Amino acid sequence: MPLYAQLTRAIQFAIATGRLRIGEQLPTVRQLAVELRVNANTVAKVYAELERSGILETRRGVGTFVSARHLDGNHHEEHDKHLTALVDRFLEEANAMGFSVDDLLDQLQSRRKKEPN
Amino acid sequence: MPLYAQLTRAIQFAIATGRLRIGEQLPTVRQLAVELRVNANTVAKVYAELERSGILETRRGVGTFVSARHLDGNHHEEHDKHLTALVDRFLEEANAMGFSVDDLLDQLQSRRKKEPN
DNA sequence: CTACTTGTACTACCATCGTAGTACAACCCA
DNA sequence: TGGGTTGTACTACGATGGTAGTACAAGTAG
Repeated sequence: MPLYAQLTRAIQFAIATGRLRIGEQLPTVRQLAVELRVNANTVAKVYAELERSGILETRRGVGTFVSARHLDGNHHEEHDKHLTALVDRFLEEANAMGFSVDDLLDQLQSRRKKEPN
Repeated sequence: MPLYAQLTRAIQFAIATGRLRIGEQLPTVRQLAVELRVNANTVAKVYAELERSGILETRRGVGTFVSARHLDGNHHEEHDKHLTALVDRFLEEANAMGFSVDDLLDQLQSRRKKEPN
């Protein structure tokens, strides 16, 4: 998996689990770039994309911060859209493999016991 | 989505839904290549991969056929492995987006009513 | 054996994508 | 205003992946 995708995920996950809180500042693009031994642009792209998604806010000369917007009603809607989109893809693939929705449900329910999220 | 992936899916789907039955012959690589305006190699790759998966059988000078092996116990196991792998990926992505297993279950259950597969 | 069919190996081209390098623009602060 | 932050635009390189072209191998059928 490409670096930028890993990083994107990590940040999203950190926010989703509360390890990064609203208003909190993220590392500078250069800081993080050095730390991860990656080009600054790679980090910048991630920050920019997450800003387009409304998850981050960035101010030049200052830094990048976790936005508050993803608590709005708007964002709940978008979030749900992402979920339905994800499920759509998932169903399509499973369908192509000949699995029914029930098969998937069974699988997921057996996971529910093991991985409490 | 790349051509080869589309084709792979289409064939898998056709078999899963019974539109292609066991023992039935598929079009020649060249036939299908012409029909789809695609290089013969592309079709060949798909056939070869599906053979490695055990769902096709190919005999030189004769053609390619739907294998009977995917009714074996072995294949049920492999099939299930694919399913768990798919669910794994799915859960990982959803998790990164901050969705719980229950969220996914809710989504899927609401789909179950709409798309009877 | 020969002609014809089938699938296959090998190669090369082209597009796309991910990343790095460098230079630039906006902004803060003393 | 000037030096030091911050993020950003542009470019280019390397790798990968997908497809096509051509030539080959294995098998069938007359």
